[in-house]
Amino acid sequence: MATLKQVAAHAEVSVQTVSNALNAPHRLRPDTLDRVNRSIELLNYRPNRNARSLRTSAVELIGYCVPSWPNQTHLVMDQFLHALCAAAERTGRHILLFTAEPGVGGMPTYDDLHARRLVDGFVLSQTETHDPRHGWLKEQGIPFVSFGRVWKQTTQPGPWVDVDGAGGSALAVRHLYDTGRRRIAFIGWPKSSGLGEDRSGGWRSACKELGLPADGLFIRCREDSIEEGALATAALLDSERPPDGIVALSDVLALGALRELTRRGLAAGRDVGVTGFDDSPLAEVVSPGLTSLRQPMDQIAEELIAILTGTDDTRTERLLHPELVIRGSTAPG
Amino acid sequence: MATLKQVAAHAEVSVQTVSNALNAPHRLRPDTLDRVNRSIELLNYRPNRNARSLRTSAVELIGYCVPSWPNQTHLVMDQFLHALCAAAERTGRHILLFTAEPGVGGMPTYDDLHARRLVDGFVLSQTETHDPRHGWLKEQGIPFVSFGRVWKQTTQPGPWVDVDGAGGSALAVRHLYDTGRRRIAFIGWPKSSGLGEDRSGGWRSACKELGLPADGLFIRCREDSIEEGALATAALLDSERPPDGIVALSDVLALGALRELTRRGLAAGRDVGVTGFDDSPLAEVVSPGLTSLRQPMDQIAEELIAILTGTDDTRTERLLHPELVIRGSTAPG
DNA sequence: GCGGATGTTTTTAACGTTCAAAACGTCTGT
DNA sequence: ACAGACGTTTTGAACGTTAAAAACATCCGC
Repeated sequence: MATLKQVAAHAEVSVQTVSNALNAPHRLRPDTLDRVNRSIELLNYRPNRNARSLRTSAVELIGYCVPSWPNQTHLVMDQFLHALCAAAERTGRHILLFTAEPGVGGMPTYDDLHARRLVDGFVLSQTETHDPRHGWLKEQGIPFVSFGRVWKQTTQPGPWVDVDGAGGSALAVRHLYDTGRRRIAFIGWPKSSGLGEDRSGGWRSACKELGLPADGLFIRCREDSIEEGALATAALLDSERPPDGIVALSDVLALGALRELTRRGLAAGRDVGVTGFDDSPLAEVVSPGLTSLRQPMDQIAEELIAILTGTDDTRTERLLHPELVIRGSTAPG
Repeated sequence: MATLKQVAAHAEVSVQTVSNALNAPHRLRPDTLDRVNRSIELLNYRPNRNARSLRTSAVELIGYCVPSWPNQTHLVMDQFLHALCAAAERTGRHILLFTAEPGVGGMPTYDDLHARRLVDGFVLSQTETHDPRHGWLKEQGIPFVSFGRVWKQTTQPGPWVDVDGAGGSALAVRHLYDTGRRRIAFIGWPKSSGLGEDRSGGWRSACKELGLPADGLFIRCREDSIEEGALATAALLDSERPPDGIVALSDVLALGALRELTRRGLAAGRDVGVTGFDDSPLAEVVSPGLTSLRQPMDQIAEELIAILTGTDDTRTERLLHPELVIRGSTAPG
């Protein structure tokens, strides 16, 4: 494996000149640059990242803790990871995966990775209400950026990127309204989830704005499963005044809604419009296709990396907007 | 951030002695070791990984290319990644994610990561029939291990770990047999997929062994979707002699089967037993739960890492066995 | 008391890169 | 012809670690 030294010898220049050819080519006389570049190419030289990192004390690696415990089935995690990787690579960086205990118990792991210089900083996701990680990292002076706000805190401990769940629900409600629905229900999660409150809040205010009823049209599920979604839908349909549109907080719950509709001989789209959240692979694979709110993964990843690696201390809070992907489940009745 | 030098000064020994305290403690006199360890603790010293890697030329990072879009099995990718991370960490290593063009077009990326010493080697997954990556890496002398065999080649280019798809299907068939089914169908993929042929082959030979019919009970879907699974199931049920058991090549296809059964007022389990493959999060979340073949992710990851990081050149081919997770979809009729 | 064996610690020299400063060359204006 | 300025290249040192060899200490048997 060729080193700077060998390239230098071959091009008959000093080692530093070769280094400059790569890192500050404008400093070289054009003909020298040419000669050096030819040698680099000929010897197939690639800089040794470890030596570089040792000298500059920047490893160009970003830590990401791979979510462990089975909370809401992370059906879009691979999309996120792919986008994050790609965004990191666009800045010459890479993602280093690791596992850690959830909550504050995992912090020594984060600290260790940073102290041993395996990573420059972290991208946090699966942010929870009162997530203790953010404050801890901030205190230690370890760089990080969060995908998701730490809900219910007035000031956010550190930079974040998030998707406007309220806005997303509102989009869904308006779309259902535009396709003729006038009683639009919401199937959500327990109150403890900040994300859940965000999304349900958007539904509620959109209904108000459009003059639609909300009373008796809001159901909380105990967990994120098809079964729970079906049960909630059944309850809604059995009520005195059943809905003609359903905004579900997740694709999985929406799938439950679709199933219950089918079971009753109703057609999603024609009889009741249904929307999901996250545009998981499932949304595309069911029939009729599930209208769902797609998180702009590429943009999210791009912003996360930009904030984490940027010098710019302004613009460290970014609220992005989901996109409504319309499929058969909301076809006009 | 403390360095060896500072610890050495504090403990009043040479730098090398501190290094030995960490890497070869048996060489130190117990009291010296004690003293050094106290200094290490006191100064909260953590070895700088870059310096170490530069010296030893081993980065303790393993590259894994995050699968990009349309793939059949990415519902269990997060399980796999988590297991892989954990297994790597048990050996003091970590996983570095990257993106690359599929096929041979992505090989320069692999080469580059290795040449720049960002990784020691690679774990390949999403192995395809005639996958060109294996041969290429072998030729370059870049260490790797494959999750999945390169199908239809007599000699495998390099070490691999795989799950016995044929054995898995056979397990499913036998389980359906044990719960009283006697006409067991198979819903599969196009012939081009080695993995598909492996699994369907297992179904066929198990049927033969048990004296069950196979004629007219094998359907190939064009793609891995719920819709296709439902269509295949419809075709089977409409045939002259419909099946009482269905082994689907994937959970998604099995979900299609469940849907079609429900649509016809049949109960999965009671009327027709259905099994899937991979035990994706979906299997648990549908109702009735889907009986499915779980890949032993932890063991797979463990073996992959062991082979990649081991010095042992024997035992570089491991065929593991899936486990049948029994749920409602195969409840005895 | 001395050669040799064994156990512990230090010295020296890298690993491959970049930073900072110095050196060298060439040009400009006076 | 010479100081100064600028552009290009080289020199020397450092980043934090470990391998290998050398040095030192201790103990044993004779």
